[in-house]
Amino acid sequence: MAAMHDFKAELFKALGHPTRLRILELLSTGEKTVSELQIALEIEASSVSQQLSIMRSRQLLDARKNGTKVFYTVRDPLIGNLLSIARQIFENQVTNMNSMLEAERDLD
Amino acid sequence: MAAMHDFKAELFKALGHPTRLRILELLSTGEKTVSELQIALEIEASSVSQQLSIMRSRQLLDARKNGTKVFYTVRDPLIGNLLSIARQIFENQVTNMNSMLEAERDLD
DNA sequence: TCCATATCTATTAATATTCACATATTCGAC
DNA sequence: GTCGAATATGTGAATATTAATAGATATGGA
Repeated sequence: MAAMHDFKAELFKALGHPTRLRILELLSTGEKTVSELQIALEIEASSVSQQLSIMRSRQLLDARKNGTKVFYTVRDPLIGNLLSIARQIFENQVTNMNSMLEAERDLD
Repeated sequence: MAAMHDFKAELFKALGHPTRLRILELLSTGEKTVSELQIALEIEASSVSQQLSIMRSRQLLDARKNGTKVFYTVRDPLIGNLLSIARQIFENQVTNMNSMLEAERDLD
């Protein structure tokens, strides 16, 4: 089904940016306002908003407005699983590279 | 750690394209040659090669050459987990939308 | 009402990605 | 060696994304 591939592609594209990953990580411990994120990320508030709006449009985040502040949360906890599996894939690659280096050292 | 976010971003970017997702799906049942993929995908052989080379450079795929053919495999089975979690996220969104529609219907 | 704060949106230049097409390369058969 | 098949790489135009800036909107308090 093409729709499924397109959905997944959009989802992964939304995750394909370091700042957005940092935001998701910060939100993994609970909801945060834009300014809290902005201080933690040390980038312009409008840049934070831009990235948030990308993830909102892809349905990754929920926004709750209270007064002048907007609190963001990760909509689906499975997003956290994606991030932790990505970390595991990274660790596997490091492990593989280490084994290759050792195997090479044994040849000397 | 910035390196981790960058790695993950590159990984997710590599997954952020419908054709590449279709390739990974085809490879999930075992290794395939470029021409097998090309026939299944119904796109130019050189386009298949382009997408394969992107995933190879991100370490997602392994290539094994035999004669004039090249057999590709998914390097880390965890990639399959990423895809199936993405599917679950899709299903959750559909479920949510259905509940919202029902809730709205009850108001009429 | 006026002001300051918080957030969002619009714009634009720089950069990256995609897609299609043309050209290379590699290998086996003859 | 030459041919054809399989795969890879190079190129360039169209499109998308990024990042920075400026401007707009909304809210609560003086």
